Amino acid sequence: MGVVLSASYEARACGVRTAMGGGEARRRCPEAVFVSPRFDAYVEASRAVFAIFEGVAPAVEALSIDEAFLDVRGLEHISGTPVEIAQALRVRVRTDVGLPITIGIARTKFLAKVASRVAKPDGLLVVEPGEELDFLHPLPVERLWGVGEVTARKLRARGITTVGEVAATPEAALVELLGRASGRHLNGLALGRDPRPVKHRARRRSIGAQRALGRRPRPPDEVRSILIALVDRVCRRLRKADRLCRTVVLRLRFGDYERATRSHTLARATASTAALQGAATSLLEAAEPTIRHRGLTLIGVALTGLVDERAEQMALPFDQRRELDAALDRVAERFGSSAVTRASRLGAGEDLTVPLLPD
DNA sequence: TCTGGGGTCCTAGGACCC
DNA sequence: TCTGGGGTCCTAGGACCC
Repeated sequence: MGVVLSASYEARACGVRTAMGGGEARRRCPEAVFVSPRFDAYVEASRAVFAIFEGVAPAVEALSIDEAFLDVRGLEHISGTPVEIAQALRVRVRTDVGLPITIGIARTKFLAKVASRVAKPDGLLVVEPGEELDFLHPLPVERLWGVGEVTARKLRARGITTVGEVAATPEAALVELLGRASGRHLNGLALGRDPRPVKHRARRRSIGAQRALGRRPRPPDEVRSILIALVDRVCRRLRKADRLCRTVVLRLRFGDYERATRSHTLARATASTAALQGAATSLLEAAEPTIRHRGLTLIGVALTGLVDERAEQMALPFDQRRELDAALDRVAERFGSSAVTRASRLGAGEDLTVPLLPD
């Protein structure tokens, strides 16, 4: 039957959770209705909703297929206050797309995200600047963005169970416990600090595909052809995005559900299916003894080290290519991805004096 | 009944270069 | 011959998110 991809609020009330096995879900909620996923429909609905967002806010950062940050600063005289904008968005998405949405409004991304989670389903919650810490501090540590099972366990072992207790813990102690980046990050979030800007149409940094194999042993030839098909799929997506990749990552999960990755970085970035299939199958061959020994339950491939195709065509040295790619990322952030294509054409020597304008 | 598929970011060690 | 610092890149792994 597979696993639960998503559950209605009624099913959640019975204890059904995402990624739970289908059998367990049925046991907990015998009256539940099980439906197969329709990804095309989700993508279509997502596009429609994001098109509405794009029409309202100058900066829209997609967080996933069904979540986004909108920076609505400076729109008071055009579209109204954040609350008015949010109310209008909820009405518009419901009437045009037929879906309820939940909105959290706050001064930072993190606070807005927590607010929307608290307001779910079909709600609207504002965290005013003066109320931020009162809102945040009673929440359990798991609500902090970046605190999952492992980090929550570490914090709880130190007697830190609420966001307020994280805020009361010196940054140095958090850094010692969780590492430099996580420690600083969590300390900031717990104090209501989150300087991350809303990144307009951030560009993807990796493209991947994977397939669960179940517990049944698979002959090496079958594994190999599954991998080749996966690489073919991601290569199509890579080319469709006009990008090239330099690093191929092979993802494995073994019989005991331990995971491993193997990677290889090519001398040149490419979108050639043959080249990437060659790299991926070499990685697989090198891993075959381990696979024979431990069994394989999942195989996947990820392409990383993505660069803009046109930047690569200019045959710049690697460090300059990266510099250019970073510059194009900044262009994408400000003007959207179509501006990137134009910018890289200009950068390829066509005419650098043409002004770069948003669409 | 064992666990989907798509991502992001961080860390650490070793190789290599200046 | 020995010693040192600083930086980048690659590989592998880990945690986390939806």
